[in-house]
Amino acid sequence: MIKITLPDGSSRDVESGTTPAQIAAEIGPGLAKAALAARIDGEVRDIMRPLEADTELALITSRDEADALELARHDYAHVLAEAVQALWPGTQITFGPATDDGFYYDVMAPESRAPFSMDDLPAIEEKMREIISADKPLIREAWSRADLIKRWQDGGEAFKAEWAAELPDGEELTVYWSGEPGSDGAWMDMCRGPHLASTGKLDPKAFKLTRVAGAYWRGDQKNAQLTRIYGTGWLNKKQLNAHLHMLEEAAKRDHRKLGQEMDLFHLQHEAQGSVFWHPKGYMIWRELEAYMRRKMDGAGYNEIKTPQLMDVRQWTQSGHWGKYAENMFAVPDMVPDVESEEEAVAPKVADDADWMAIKPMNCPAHVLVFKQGIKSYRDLPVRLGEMGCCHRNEPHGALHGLMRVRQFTQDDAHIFCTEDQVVDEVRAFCRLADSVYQDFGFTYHVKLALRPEQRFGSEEDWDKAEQELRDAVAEAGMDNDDYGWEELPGEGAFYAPKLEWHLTDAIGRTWQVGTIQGDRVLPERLDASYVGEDGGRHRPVMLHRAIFGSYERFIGILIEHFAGRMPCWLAPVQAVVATITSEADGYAGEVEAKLKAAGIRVEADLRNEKINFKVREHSLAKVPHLLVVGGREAEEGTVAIRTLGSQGQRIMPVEEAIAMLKDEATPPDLRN
RNA sequence: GCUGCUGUAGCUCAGUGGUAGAGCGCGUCAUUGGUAAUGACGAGGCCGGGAGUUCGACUCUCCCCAGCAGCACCA
Repeated sequence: MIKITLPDGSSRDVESGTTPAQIAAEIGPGLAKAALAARIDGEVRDIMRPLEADTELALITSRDEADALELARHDYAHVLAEAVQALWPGTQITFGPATDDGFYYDVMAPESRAPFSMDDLPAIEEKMREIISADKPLIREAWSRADLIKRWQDGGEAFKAEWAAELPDGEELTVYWSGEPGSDGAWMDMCRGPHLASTGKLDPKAFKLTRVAGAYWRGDQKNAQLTRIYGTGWLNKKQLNAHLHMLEEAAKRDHRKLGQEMDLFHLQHEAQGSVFWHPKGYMIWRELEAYMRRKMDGAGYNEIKTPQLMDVRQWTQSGHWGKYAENMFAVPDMVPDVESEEEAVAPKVADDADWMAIKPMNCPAHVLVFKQGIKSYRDLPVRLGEMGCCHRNEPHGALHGLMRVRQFTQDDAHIFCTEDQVVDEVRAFCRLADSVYQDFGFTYHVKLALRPEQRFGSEEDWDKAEQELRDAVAEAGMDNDDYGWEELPGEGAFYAPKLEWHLTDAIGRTWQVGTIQGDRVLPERLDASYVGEDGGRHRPVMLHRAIFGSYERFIGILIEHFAGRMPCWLAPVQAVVATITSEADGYAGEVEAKLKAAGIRVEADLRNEKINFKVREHSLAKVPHLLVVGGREAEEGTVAIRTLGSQGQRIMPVEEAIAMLKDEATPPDLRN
């Protein structure tokens, strides 16, 4: 007999070999039906897998959403692979895990047919529904490595065979059958599990195959290219629909689409990955920049401006040229030869030309500013800020609208401080970042990215650097679930651990923006020092930090977060005065002038168009306030205000409207 | 960078081996209207770039470039 302890503290004694499903049945028929899997001593396991020792057991039902989703998605992936092989025998299967919103499976089409495409998805979906409807039991079996390899080799499954041969020794190798093992139509995959009890536990209406894409065997570019079939999978149709709706919403908010519609910016291939900001888009930038200047000035930073181009020798010394040269833009330091009559397609570069490189980051330049003159411990902390324009030669395939660009401007700063000041500085930064994100209405998670495998610096330095960041977050009161506090092993930069701020936007997506990193490597490499109390030279710690990350990306996030409807203080045009008939033109001009004098970004729309048309246009342009004026308003000295997102209008005297708009147009940090 | 798809008017897109079309936008004219599209007429295109096949290529083939999706990358 073995002893099973349940979550409510009760326990029962059962025969060894009893399954969680049987225990569920003993507790009640309702639970037996609802139970999807079991948590055994904290580990999720199949509900049909026999128990062999004393354990703590908790049954997982669809109420345990995270676990249930993970199980269902993993099962969908298996059903997907089974369906593909049923439809096209000879297809090789590889891996198929759950993802954040569904699942995928990497497969290789047989030679007899072309790689899978979107056109194949409906047939695969149909077959998957059949498999689900058949309610095939999912049965776990342990196999020997030799049997497994033979099985895969016999089946022509080269990828699986390769993987089976490399699975670590000592791990039990398991397969899952879909259908009674060996029976007609039974299918199997090598898998660690766990799985649901049968395919029928899945909802045939709660998944959808979404796309196909190329992926490499084991994620390595050198390996064979497979076809990855993606699906989104949920526990029920309602969840699926909600998710599909979110995707539609995200497509509507796409900053690239809105950027064009709202005339904010454009990209063109003569300057790929670099943004052409139009007047309206740059107005958002200017407001953000002014805001951030006020914030940083108020927090004791000093703003500087450093060179775009520096001698490659400088980048060699900082270590960037050795490690990141392939992502840097370099230019020869030479006068081009213009003698030639030919058009200078490719200027000749002399063999002995010196090379300069455009900065991919601001830190080395900031160290050089810090190093000017002699710094005393009394001068520290030194906080140097820069709206630093950087260039990184990102791979073509990585570029994406404003989110991933080659030229970007960071709200960058470096804090040079003593060892004793690190925690205080990091804590102050946590508070500063918090106030900024709150001003934009974002919630966020704070994460600590710990030392990566490849890194500079001693273990003691890393221990210390990680602990400092932890302590600072604790002191700021953010090391808890409210702030999504989490530590991410192996995710840090090669020179420092980093705190990361992940914003959650209006439709639930997350974006990593802010960061602070405690760096002891660069001050060493560039020989930065200060004179301590003892009269000796000491290394400052260098904190790299940013709150927006980059203006480009942050504006992209804001556009998507607000779906283009920027809060009034950021809106490029805050109000439009629109006339109903031309007899109100004069009055509209007066109203416009008054609003301008009050500092409101206003335009007058005197076009010979119907008011319906004007309302529609300015609503689509997402102008926060529309001030409609006709004969009545002109006579009474009023305006009829229609606010974006509301249906009706309010008639009020011009002065009142100005006061209201002025208030709304005040940046959040200047209120009260 | 890799794989796949796409590239036609300012925008969104249709189209055919015989040098192109729609809607919106733009211009002109008429219309002066009360809160999400007034009507008529008109002007816009080297059909991404290069090479090839062909009597003839926007259309077929190849190469290049860019965009999109995914992968890889993201100091």
